[in-house]
Amino acid sequence: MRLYNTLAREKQEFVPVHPGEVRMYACGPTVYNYFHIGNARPFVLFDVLRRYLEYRGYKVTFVQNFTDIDDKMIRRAAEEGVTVRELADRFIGEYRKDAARLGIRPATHQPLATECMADILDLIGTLVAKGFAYETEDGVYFDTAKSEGYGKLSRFPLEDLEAGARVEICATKQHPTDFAVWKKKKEGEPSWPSPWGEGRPGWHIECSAMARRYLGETIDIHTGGQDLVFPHHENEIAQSEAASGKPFANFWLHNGFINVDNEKMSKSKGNFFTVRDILGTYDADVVRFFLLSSHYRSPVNFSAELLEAAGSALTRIRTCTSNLEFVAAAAPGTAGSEDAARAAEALASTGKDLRTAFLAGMDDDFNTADAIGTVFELVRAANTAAAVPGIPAGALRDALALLREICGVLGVACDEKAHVPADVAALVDQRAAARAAKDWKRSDGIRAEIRALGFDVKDTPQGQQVAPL
RNA sequence: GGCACCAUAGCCAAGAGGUAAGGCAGAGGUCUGCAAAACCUUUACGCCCCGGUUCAACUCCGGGUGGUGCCUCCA
Repeated sequence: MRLYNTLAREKQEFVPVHPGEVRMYACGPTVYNYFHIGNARPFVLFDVLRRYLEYRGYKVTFVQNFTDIDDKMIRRAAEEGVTVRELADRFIGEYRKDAARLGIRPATHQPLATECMADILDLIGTLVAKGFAYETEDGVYFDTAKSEGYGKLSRFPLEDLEAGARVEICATKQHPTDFAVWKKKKEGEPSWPSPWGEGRPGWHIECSAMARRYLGETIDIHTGGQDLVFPHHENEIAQSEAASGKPFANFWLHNGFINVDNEKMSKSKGNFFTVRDILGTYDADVVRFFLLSSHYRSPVNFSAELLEAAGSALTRIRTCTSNLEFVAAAAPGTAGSEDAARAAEALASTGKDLRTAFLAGMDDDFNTADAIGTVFELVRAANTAAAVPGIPAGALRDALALLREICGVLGVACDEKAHVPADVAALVDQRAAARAAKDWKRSDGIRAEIRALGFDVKDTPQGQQVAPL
């Protein structure tokens, strides 16, 4: 498998540190609000990467943190008149609800910053002891000048960062790019005891500490949005490598943004849509499918039209699975004709090719867009085969199994478990009788009744097929 | 100013030095009592523009143009 590594700015063959095992870390949400569709992209994307690695036989340990203490948390809690803890608990819960609906599997470990204080303090202690961090009146700062290769991920030269007028002037820092690993307590802020006095951790240090705690000093894959490359990931590298003297992460993967009218969606711009709101209108699987239908590093626009299109596309897949299921149920065990035998063979052969194509697509920087293309090719092949009279059930079931297998890796539900209520079933039976009597008027009338109950009925060579509207 | 990325049909979107996947929408057709679904055909002699390398480039190189992002909290 090849993955685009931001550190190298090219695709590289992925080789884990420990054979057969992958340790990956993803920066999780700061839990001060519902997350928006832009935040959802990496959650969904890297969930698929994890599923694919598992599908390929790796044992994956995946860590995603919750940032439950920082400036935004403090500010929002004050606005809402709740404690930071209460705010965090609430939105961790909300995160879990939305994530579950999007089919995002919980990470192996989901640590909270405030529950890893010992690890954080230990790491800061190491940095101070090794001379990589210094204490000032308002905190403990990482000394970027002492960090060899600082800027290697973002490729920002240190001098340019200094020259840029954007770096906040802070009298207590020795160097403009230095950053806080510990912030001393200000009035009214939550705090924890430390050798440098009461205070709270800086943002970057928590990820370094958690990754080290759960995954060790060198991890295989670290993921996040492109906007985290600098300064967040750059700083994580600096801290972790200063402390351990070893490479922090071998692969850095960064997803592109979701845009609205070609502009980055962000909380500060206010042009965002929360997942919670979107799920009020659209099926969660449609949202997930939409996110997977372009390559993870590309920017993608968000609009209702695009979600509609994704919905139609997903429906095509679902219609296929339910048709296969339906036709297979009535299909013979062995081919009913020469043509049927040939069709079965062709489908099996196409399926084999498409599985190979799926793997090739995913192996190439986990190209989900390409992989989805193979899904539709399989859909067409299966639909074609299903229309051949006498096609053996086994051939259809094999295609269905492959479809489910691929959709399973993508985490997209291709089966809609439609439960047909008794009243609808009774109407379907009545309609069958009307049709047998060629009473079309009555047949159409019953179909309208069934529609009114939220179900659609199709007439097929195998009889009536019922599905939710 | 520094550093990156992107530019493919009406829309979305893969892709590769050897002649453009797939989806949505549209058109025509087959099937059907009707409908739905499905299937078939059809929609880029061309992949922003100009040069160059090559037997061959949309795919590589150079230069433009346009757009986006990061450099500040941010997926």
